[in-house]
Amino acid sequence: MQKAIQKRTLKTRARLISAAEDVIRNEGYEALRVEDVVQAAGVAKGTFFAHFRDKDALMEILMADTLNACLDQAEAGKPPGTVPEIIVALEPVHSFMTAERYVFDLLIRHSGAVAIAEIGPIAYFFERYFRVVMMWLDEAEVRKDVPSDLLAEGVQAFAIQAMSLKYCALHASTSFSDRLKVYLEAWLTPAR
Amino acid sequence: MQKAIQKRTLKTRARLISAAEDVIRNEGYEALRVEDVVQAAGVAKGTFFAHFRDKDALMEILMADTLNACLDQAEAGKPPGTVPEIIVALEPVHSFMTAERYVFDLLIRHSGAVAIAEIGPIAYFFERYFRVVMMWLDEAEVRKDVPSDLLAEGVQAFAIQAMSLKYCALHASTSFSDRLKVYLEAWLTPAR
DNA sequence: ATTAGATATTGACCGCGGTCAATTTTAGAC
DNA sequence: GTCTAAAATTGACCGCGGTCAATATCTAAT
Repeated sequence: MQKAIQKRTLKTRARLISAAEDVIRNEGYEALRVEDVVQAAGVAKGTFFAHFRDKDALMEILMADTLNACLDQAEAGKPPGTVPEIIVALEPVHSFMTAERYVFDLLIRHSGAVAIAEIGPIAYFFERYFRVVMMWLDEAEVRKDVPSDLLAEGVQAFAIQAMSLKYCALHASTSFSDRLKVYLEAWLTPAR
Repeated sequence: MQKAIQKRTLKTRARLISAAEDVIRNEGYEALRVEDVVQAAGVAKGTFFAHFRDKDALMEILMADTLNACLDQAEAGKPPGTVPEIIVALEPVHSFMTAERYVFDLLIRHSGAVAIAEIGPIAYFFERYFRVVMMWLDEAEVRKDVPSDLLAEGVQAFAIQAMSLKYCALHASTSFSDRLKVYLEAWLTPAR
């Protein structure tokens, strides 16, 4: 027995997403209110939750869209082979992630899926980020004493650390890119 | 003109904290409801918010207390000199951090202070964690090509990464300690 | 065209964190 | 003791995410 997915459903969903994008474009992610979205879309509140498990689920979809577009761009160019090149290639991704505190928090909260069945757009994106970086590192001028998947996990860890500290008054003196550069050089090309 | 802090204030605050601890002991952090706490403490809801900026502020105090006690313990023992010893020394801290998903999320959210004036108990704890690890690394058998404060920041980044992945179904096969060990060996004692 | 069962939508309602003007209590000055 | 200004407490109220039984709409079988 197959699902009979109605046209109406797609239309409503599209209007909700479009309305949400409008709000975000004008006021940012944090300011988004479900009531505003449904009003702009011309549907009842309950309809929203028939389409998205909760507010975060919609946020995940919208954010992952943007992030995946950034990664598309990064993958389209020539694979970076050095630390500075890697940082440049990932700059759009990191820039989006740190543009709004609310965004960063939500990304972290959803970066892992609790169950395989629940892998959301954000968890999937982080997996993709990891894979892309790993491919780059396979061919890059970096240490080869540990496997590149480990190196890629480290890049992710350091990127997140650098973003966290960007929001931290105790470490506000150094810029995100500078800090990440120091981290990645020490991680990927150790002098020992 | 100094503040005239009343005895009543201290008493009310103590009762709120004690009531909160009871709830947490019985039902965990996530289940805590402000209404339950004020009822158990026998005060009105508004009183709660006269004592704590918001619910998170109380959580911060309670969690930081526990975490600082763990660090006290870690500092009391002999300073660890190798990766396995460091992992053992930090085990109580990491164990608490990953015991409840809600706790981990809140810790991350408050790990940095937005403004110097707003350094909360959690941000302060992370600073202390960093300093303790740095001291250990100063005397430990680890790489010396980069300063120990950088190494300590890396330890923190990898610990958080390992905790995140613990909650991630995509990486659930490896245990937290095993993963952290792999990370820290690659970070602190690279073969190049 | 009719009908039936699945699917989508509705909006009143709930839970819970947080606010604030009004009220009560406190601690010092006299 | 009395008065007074500051500090603490109160609880009705609000905002907003999320629920669910009732209702409306669609689709396919006949």
